Amino acid sequence: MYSSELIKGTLKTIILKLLKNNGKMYGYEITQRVKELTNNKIQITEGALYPTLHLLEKEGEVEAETETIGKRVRKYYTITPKGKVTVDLKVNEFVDFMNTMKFLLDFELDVGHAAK
Amino acid sequence: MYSSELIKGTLKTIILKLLKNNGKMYGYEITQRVKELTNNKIQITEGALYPTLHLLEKEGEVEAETETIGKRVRKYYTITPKGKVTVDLKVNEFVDFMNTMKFLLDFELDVGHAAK
DNA sequence: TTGGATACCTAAGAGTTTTAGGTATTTTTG
DNA sequence: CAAAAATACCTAAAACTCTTAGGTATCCAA
Repeated sequence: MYSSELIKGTLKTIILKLLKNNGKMYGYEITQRVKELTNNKIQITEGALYPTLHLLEKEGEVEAETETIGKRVRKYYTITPKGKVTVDLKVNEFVDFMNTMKFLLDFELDVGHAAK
Repeated sequence: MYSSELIKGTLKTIILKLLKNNGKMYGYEITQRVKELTNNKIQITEGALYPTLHLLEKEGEVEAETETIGKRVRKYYTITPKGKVTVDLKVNEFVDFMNTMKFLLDFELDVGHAAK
């Protein structure tokens, strides 16, 4: 149960949105949360996630801070004010794209909220 | 006015859906129709279109036939029965993905149909 | 004690699209 | 009427993003 190559171009948006909603999160946690929220439909691979997080950090959209749990180091990410602006732009752009595709492909979406 | 890299992975779906709805169309016509239907928001580039049409033909999703207008050759494409099955699958997959993203990003969409 | 989950990471490859060309005919416009 | 713009086809290199496939190491449960 995965929705394939459509995810392309939405990864940054998903990460930023999660960070905006949930405060600080670490990489592995993000993959698990997305998996759980989408009932295994979207599975972010670590090979895609970590480079993207590093990029977002370099761009100033998120900030990282490490925390040591036992002997293990966790890297927590927080969204910056710049990131909050970006995420709203990206979500709006996505919604606009959805409406365009809805018209072009002529389909309806669920009214209620539920990731079946 | 374009909605950037989100289009990735939707090109085949858009082409097949247009061919299913409108009968035979030629390449250039497809780019113009999409542009017009989406109010310039989605602009299919020819560098993406032609290779994709050739691929769809090789896969048996569409069939091509040439027609000569004056001294110019036009290549008309028609969707095959196999293509009709494929387009329904692809649109369903896309809608499913949209609903998942709608939940994940928590947004609402327009109720009415209008590519503003 | 060993397998699975947690937790981080990188690099090569694959897939799709953009960019940037090329050719040629037809129509519009100054 | 000449030049520009639109029509109409095409390909190849580059760019971008993600997957695949590794690597390391800790923690917990069977």
